Amino acid sequence: MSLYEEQFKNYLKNNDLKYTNERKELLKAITILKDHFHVEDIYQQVRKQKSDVSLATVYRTIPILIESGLITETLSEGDKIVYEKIYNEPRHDHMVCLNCGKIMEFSCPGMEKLQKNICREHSFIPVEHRLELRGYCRNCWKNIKQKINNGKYNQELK
Amino acid sequence: MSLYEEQFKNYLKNNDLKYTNERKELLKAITILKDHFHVEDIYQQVRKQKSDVSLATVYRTIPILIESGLITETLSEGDKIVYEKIYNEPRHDHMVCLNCGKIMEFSCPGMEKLQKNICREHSFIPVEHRLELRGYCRNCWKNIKQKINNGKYNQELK
DNA sequence: ATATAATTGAGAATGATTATCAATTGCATT
DNA sequence: AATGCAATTGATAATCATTCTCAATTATAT
Repeated sequence: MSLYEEQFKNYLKNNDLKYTNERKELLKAITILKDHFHVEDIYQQVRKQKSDVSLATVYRTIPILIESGLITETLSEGDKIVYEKIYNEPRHDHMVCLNCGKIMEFSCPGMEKLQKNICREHSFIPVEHRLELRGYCRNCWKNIKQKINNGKYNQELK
Repeated sequence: MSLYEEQFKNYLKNNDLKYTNERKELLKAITILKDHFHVEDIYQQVRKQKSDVSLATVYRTIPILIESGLITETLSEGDKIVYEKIYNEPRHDHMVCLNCGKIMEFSCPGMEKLQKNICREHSFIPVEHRLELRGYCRNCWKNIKQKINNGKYNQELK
């Protein structure tokens, strides 16, 4: 039994929750899914596993996966919420390209120290953080610059 | 005419949009609203101004206010989106109490430098950022600690 | 094996946001 | 000031992710 599964089962037991087949399938699904995923991705993944967990159960299980420390809610791109695995993952933050939507991860140890200091100054007990840099990735920015040079963005840029 | 209004009108003119009464009322509303507000708060504020701007128009106007640089989408607490004014406001970030929901602002110049460096390293052109620290404020943490001492949180804490 | 409380699936309900469309209005042009 | 046209609006219907309901099922302690 993986540590992942171990942690999930412990959490369930400590909270009088049952380790059902559906929850087993959902756990498997998120171990298979990579990087960033949506609710719908989880649902599609369990269907690939030939198990028919209902969408309602997917929604019901997400808070459990979060509270057991396996996944976290990461970015909110417009309407849909993005989740990602956090169990044993090194801490990192995100850059989101406003043009192509690509999500890039980065880590910055210096930032952590600053955040801890700030929390201490405000007597705030941190549990989690979200840092999101929004802008343009290398490729998209290159394209945009070209368009500007061709005079296409003149109106917007005044 | 305030700079705020000036900027809004310029944006409208540059984009072939009209400066209607409804937009005037909405602009007034956000200048009156403080700190962080929801769509519903804007709607309530225009009603206080005795003008009947429809909810549909409030929703329609928000993207314009964002693109003209007057407000920004700040935090996503669960479902509802939180907006705040950014025009001429100094840069700051947020701490959110997971217990009482209180939002506190803080600023940290050191963090900005780090973020700029990271963007440069990744050839990423930043447009905006969001940093959210989630945890417990002084008061709530004090209460939680008391409960723990009284043995109430034992089950959750194992 | 039994009892019991938790869980599930199917579909209805919710609630924030968006789309529709006929009527209205700002504004550039005469 | 009057005209014409495209943008805007309000009312309401539509959408769509998420949550709720409830009868039937299932995991787990005893």
